[in-house]
Amino acid sequence: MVFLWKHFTFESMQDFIDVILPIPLEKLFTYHITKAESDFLKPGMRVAVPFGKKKIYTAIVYDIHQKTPEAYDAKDIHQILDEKPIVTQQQLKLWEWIASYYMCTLGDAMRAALPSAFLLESETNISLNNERQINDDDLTDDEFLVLEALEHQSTLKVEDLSGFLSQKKLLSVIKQLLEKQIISLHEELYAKYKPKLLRYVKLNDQYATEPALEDLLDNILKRAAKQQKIILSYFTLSSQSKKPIKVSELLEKSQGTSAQIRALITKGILEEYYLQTDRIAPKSSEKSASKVLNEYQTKALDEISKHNENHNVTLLKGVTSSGKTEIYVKLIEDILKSGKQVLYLVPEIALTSQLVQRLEVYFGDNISVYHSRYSLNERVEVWNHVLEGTSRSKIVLGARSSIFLPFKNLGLIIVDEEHETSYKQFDPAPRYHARDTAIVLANHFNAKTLLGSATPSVESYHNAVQLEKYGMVELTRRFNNVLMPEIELVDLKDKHKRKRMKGHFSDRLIEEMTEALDQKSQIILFQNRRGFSPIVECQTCGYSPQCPNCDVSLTFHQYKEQLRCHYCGYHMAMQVACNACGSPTLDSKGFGTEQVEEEVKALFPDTKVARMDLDTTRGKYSYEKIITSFVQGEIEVLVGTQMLTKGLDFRNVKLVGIMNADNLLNFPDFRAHERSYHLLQQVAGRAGRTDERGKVLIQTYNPYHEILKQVASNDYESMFKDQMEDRYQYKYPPVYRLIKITLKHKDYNKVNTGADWFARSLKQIFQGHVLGPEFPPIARIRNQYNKNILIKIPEKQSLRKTKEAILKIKNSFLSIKEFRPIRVILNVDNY
DNA sequence: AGCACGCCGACT
DNA sequence: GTCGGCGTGCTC
Repeated sequence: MVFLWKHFTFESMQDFIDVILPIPLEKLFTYHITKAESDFLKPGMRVAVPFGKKKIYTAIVYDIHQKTPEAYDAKDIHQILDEKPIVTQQQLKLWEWIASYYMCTLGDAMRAALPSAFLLESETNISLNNERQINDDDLTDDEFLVLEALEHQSTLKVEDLSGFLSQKKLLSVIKQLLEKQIISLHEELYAKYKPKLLRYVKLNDQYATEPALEDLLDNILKRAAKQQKIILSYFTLSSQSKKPIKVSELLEKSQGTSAQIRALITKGILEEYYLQTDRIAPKSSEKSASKVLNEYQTKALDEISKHNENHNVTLLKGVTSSGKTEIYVKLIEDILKSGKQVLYLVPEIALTSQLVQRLEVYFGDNISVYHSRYSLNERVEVWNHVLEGTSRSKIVLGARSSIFLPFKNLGLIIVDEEHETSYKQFDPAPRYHARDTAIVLANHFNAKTLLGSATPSVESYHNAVQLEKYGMVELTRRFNNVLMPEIELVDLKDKHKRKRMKGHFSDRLIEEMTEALDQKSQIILFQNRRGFSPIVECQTCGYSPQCPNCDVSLTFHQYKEQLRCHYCGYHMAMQVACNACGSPTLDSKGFGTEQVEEEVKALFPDTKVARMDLDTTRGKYSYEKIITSFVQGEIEVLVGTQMLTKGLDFRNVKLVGIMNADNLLNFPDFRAHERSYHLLQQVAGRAGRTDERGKVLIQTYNPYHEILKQVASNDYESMFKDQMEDRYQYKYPPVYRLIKITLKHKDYNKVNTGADWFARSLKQIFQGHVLGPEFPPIARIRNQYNKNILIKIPEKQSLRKTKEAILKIKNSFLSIKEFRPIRVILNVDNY
């Protein structure tokens, strides 16, 4: 018996790994590994695996086991890519939570989490098949061209050949050559992360002695004054510090050229070598003591500590300029003392060098910054620092994707501007909310979460005040007791009637602007729309140019004299005459930042005006540039969109003008009012941050709107109360939960019948809690028709069971042949 | 998601 | 007659 059992195990005890692939497939895939590999591998390491006929993917090891798959033969892995896990168990746990809560695959979570430089990619290489005799006569001209290219370079990538032949011909020519077995294809795997190397030089050892050096300077380089100077500079530098000498330093010091250094290297006088360096510039390690808090801040800090005893999450509601950041700093200091890490989340747009510099004053080189504008390699560097728990990763300041970093012992997560909608990822899956995911992440570490905002989201305030799930701390005083700005509503309807308008400026706004400019104060004008004048319309026939791919009107951009689609990027030259009737009466409706800028220039000719919106901040540093010149007073009037509202600290702004509050309020979304309140309150907060009281003018056609009145009186409580009543009545979050299902296909009828089927199945289970199907306001985007179904989930209904039911329906839906090509997108908490 | 295999229209 | 469109099915 014993023998039999042993025999059995010996035959079947093979080693396997289950891996996560970075593709949206539900299951894990199983690969065969050797005993040695099994001993070496740990969950969280990367392996390169073959997938399908010719693809190679980077996969993450999820599990190592001996269960032989029965239905198929597992393939072998290609290679192991890491010495030790680059993904921690905690992270895998978080990915699983994301996959299950946001209804996506582990692969989706993996792709969002890993910096793409961690994902090796395979690429097709072409090489000549040497064993094969080639008879030139058998070849077409095109084939000959490809072969000739290969004679010069033994291997080529497909894209390298695109210069020789048209894209269309290329692939078929390659195919023919393959069939004739003249060339062969192979996949090459390459790592995208390249360590940054810096060039250094040192003096050849043979000149280390005094006489040799004298000889060098007096004789060998006698007639090369410039090179002499470089050598002398070399000595100056090496006497200043023991550090290796960079070529760039040496060039600067000696005012020499790289050709001269090259010459010294060729002569063997200098030796060059390379050292790896971090792209993330090391910061000064000097730290200042944090500021002493005022009595209100101290009180708030005490309250936060008290809440932390019995709450995992605390909401800090503090008006703009109340000094929330100083409180964060104190909290971070405490956590650092206990040896733990801190994650400081901010909306992408608020991640300015202003904030980074401010924190560096206190924490020096203990901070890493992580966001999407970082290069691939920079992100890998931050990842590795966090993974190794180096001192630089004590504090990570980052945008929403920083929740995916490999933290080891997180003690605190701060979510600043907690109400910001940009914390929610909408397009590719995982459609996660970084604030909510952060709370889950903190719980995995038994860490605390602090949500900060001047105007908390209705759901967080509800969690704090009504459900008491979160601790609640308020800061009501602005720093130095600066008064809240005075907010005035301007009735545009009335101003129009009484002819008190100049363009889009009311007489009140012009008066206040004139006064502010006289006082040498700065002005911010807020217009929530980009482009010059969004919609162009023919005054004769009413025709307006449409995007051929999407169901939207094209918008006019004066800067390039173009009509553009904001959804797919389609653009065409501005039309001179109407396309439909030919009359030259095309006119613009509505208005955007560009037009506001133009009008300011016309009204105040000697004023320096600048504009900040998506168009003017395309470049990497253009955003910073505009901010800097505004802070330094080179700009007097700044016209801008949303991005003006975020965490920027302008000292000298006395007046904020909101050109038109109505397009915010009329947005078709259950949170339009809440969002308007946040936005207007945030913009208003830009005014008067120093000693003088600021002024805010809100121009609107609807000055009796409740939200505007609440903004004007700074009445968050009453806004919250009204909103909660609406949410109860119309069954919206936070009272009900939402899951949105979007069906996408290029065929209008297919989407319609598919959506009807889907909604009908859902209604059999959820009855009246299914809304739609309904076309969104813009039904067609990039030639794809969208249709939405909304599911409202009452508080007591199990979220898990609801999701299971939805997935079941989705599966039966996709098993119907005619519905197969319809893309189904699930969006949990789609707000 | 990719990618290959397989079956019907507009071109040399 | 071929190239190429995208429907269908699979990936350890």
